[in-house]
Amino acid sequence: MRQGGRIKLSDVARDAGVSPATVSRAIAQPHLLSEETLARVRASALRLGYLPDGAARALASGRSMTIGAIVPTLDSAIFARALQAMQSTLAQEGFLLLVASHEGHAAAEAQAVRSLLGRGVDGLMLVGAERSPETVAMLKEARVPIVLTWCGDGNFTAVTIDNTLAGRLAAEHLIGLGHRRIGMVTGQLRFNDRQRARLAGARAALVEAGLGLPDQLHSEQAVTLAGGRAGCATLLELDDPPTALIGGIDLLAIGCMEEAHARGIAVPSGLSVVGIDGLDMSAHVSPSLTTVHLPIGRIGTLAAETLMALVSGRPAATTMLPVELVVRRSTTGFG
Amino acid sequence: MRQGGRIKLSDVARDAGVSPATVSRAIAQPHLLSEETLARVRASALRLGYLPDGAARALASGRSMTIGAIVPTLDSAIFARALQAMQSTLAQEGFLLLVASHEGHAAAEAQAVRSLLGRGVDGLMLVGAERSPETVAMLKEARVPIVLTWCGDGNFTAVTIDNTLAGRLAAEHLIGLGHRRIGMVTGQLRFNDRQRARLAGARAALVEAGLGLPDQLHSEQAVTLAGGRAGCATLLELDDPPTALIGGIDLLAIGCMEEAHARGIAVPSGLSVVGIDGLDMSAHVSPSLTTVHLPIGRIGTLAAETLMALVSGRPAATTMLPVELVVRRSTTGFG
DNA sequence: AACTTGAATGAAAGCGCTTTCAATAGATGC
DNA sequence: GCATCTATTGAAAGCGCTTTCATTCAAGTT
Repeated sequence: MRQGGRIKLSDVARDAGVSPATVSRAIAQPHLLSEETLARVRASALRLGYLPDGAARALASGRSMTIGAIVPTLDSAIFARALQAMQSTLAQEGFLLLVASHEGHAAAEAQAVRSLLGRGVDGLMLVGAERSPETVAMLKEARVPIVLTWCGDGNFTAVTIDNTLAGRLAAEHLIGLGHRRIGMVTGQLRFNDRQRARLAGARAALVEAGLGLPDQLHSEQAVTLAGGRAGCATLLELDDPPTALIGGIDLLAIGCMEEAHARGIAVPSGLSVVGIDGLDMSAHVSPSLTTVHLPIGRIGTLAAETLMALVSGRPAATTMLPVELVVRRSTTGFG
Repeated sequence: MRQGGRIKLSDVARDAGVSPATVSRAIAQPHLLSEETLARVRASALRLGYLPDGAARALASGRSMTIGAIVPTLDSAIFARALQAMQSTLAQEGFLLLVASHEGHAAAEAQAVRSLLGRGVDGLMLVGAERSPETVAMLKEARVPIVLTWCGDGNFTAVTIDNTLAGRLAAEHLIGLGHRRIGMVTGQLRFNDRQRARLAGARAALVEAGLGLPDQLHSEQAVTLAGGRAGCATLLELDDPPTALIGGIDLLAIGCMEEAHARGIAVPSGLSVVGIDGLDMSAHVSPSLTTVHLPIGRIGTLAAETLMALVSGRPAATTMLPVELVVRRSTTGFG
C-alpha cells in the first residue's frame, strides 16, 4: 500500500555515499561509526526526511520497541493514571504503549493477549493475576517479559499492592472508631482478584474483631458512582442497617455518600464511609473521603521500569508497594 | 532475538500440506480457499499454536492494523473516556491503539507523531488543530489518514465540538441569571486551542451583553482541582470580585467551588459556578455542577469510525458534535 | 619489518509474511 | 468438441531493515 515516495534506508545510503549497513548503524549503534560518517549520514537522513520503517526494523531485529498493556478499561481514573505513568516512562526509552481493554471479560483479555503478542510487543503489562489457564499458557509461551500489576502470583514478575491489607486497614479504622455493624460495597468479584482481596481483608479484620461480615452486609455492584449508590441503598434498607460502609474503590464509596445524602443521612454522623484508592477527587468531595491510599502512579512507573529491565536482560523482582490509610472527614466515631 | 521455537507460517503450510501462500490466504482472505483446504489449514494452525507475526505482516502488506492516538495526557477523565471509546471501536475491526501523550508540549507531540508514523500506524488521531508547521508538514506527508478531535482546521478531517459555543452557552446562562460580573478560570491557553475557543466564546457573549471579560477576570491555571482553587482565589480577591465563574473544564469549576467553600462562600448563593465538559463526577459533587455537556465518548467512537472509513478508502467528512447546557445546582440568579 | 589488533565499513543473507503471476482443472458456452 | 471461464493453488519475488561475516587500513608490538 505504501506509495512511491517514501524515502528508505537505501536512499539515504546512496545519498550519503555509504552502504545501507552503515545507515542502519547510524540509527541504532552510532558509536560504531566515525564521527565524520555519522555526521554525513545524519545530514542525508535529515535532508531527505527519512523515517525508518518500524515494521521492517521489528522484523529484522526481533524488537518492536513497543510494550503492550491490557487493562479492564481506560475509562477509569485509576488505570488512566497508571497508564499515563507507564507511557511517559516508556517514552523516555523510546518505547511506545499499545493498549487494549477487556472490560471485565476474560475472553476479551485472552483475545487482547493474542493480539498484542501477535503484534510483537517486547513486553506486556496486565492487571491482576486471575485469568484462564489458556491465557496463562499463552503468556508462559510468550518469549517476552510479562509484568502483572495490582495483584501478582508466583508465575510472573509483578508490581503489586497489598489489596488484602487495604481492605483490612479500611475495616480496622471503622472498628477502631467503635462501629459494630460495618458493610461493604465492592465491584464485581468475578474476574477481579483486587476486589476479592480487599473484601477478604476487610472480612478478616471484622471476623477478628468478633463482628464478621455476613453476606447481606456485602453488596456487589458495577464500579460506578451509580453502583455505589445502589449498593448503599441495598445495605441501608436492611432491618438493621450498617453504621459504616467500606467502598471497594473510592468511586463506590463516593456513590455511597451520595446515596446517604439523598436519603437525608448525614456523613459521617449518620453513616461513616471509607474508600480504597486515594483518587484525587476523593479529597475534594464533601465530606472529604477517608480512604486507603494506593500509589497508582508508582505502579505504572514501576511496571514500566520493570519491563524495561526485563527487556534488556537485567533482572527485576516482584515489588509490593505500600498502602496507607488517609483519614479525612467521612468517618467518625460511633457509640 | 526470536528464539528457536516459534511456529511460523511455513511450518503450518508444511503441516497442512499446502503452500505458504495458501496459509497466508487462510488468514487474510479465507473466501479464496476451498472449504476443505481452509479447514485443514485452520486445524494445523490451531494445533501448532500458530500466531502470525505482526511485523512481518505489516512489512509485507503495508498495513499494521494499528491506529495511533496522541493526547495531552491519559490521566484525565476526558481523554481516558475518548480513548476507551476509540479503543473498543477499533478492537471490533481488529485494530489496536498505540497511544502517546505530550503533556502540553508541542515538541513532545512532534516527537510522538514521528514515532507513531515511524511505527507504521495506519491512521492517527490527534487532539486539537494547533501545532508547529513542521509537525503539520509531517502529517501532510504521511501516507495515512489523520483525524483531529475536539478542534479541527481545514487541513484534516476532524471530529469536533463547538468549543466557542460551549464557552458562549456557559456565559449566556450566567448572564441570563442576572450576573453582571462574571469571571473565568481556564487551563493553559498555550498549545490548547480548545481552552482558547471556550474563552473566546464566553468573552464574545459577555461583550455582546455589554459586560465584557476584562483580563483581570480571567485566570489561567493548570488543569487540576488545585488550579481551579487557585484561579478562584485569585478572582475572589479582586476589589470587585465576580459573582459567577466559568471553569474552562469541569475540573477547574469543581476546584472553584471548593475554594469558595473553603472561604465560607456558599455556592450557588454566594457564587455561581458553571463548568464545561459534563464529567460524570460533576453531577455528583455538592452542589451538583451546572455544565456544558460535551459528548466525549462520541468523539472517541466517531474518531475511530472516521479513521476506519478513511483507512479502507471510504470517504469521511468532518463532523461537529452538539454541546448542551445542563443546568444543575451550582448556579442561581443574581440581583 | 613482519605481525597483531582494533576500528570502520561493506556484502549479502535473511526476518516471516503478502501478493502478483502462472498453472491447473473442472465447468460452461456455442 | 474446442475455446473460454472461474475457482484453487503454488512459485517466487520482494517489503525495508538488521546483522553476521569479511575486508580494509592504520596503529601498535616485538
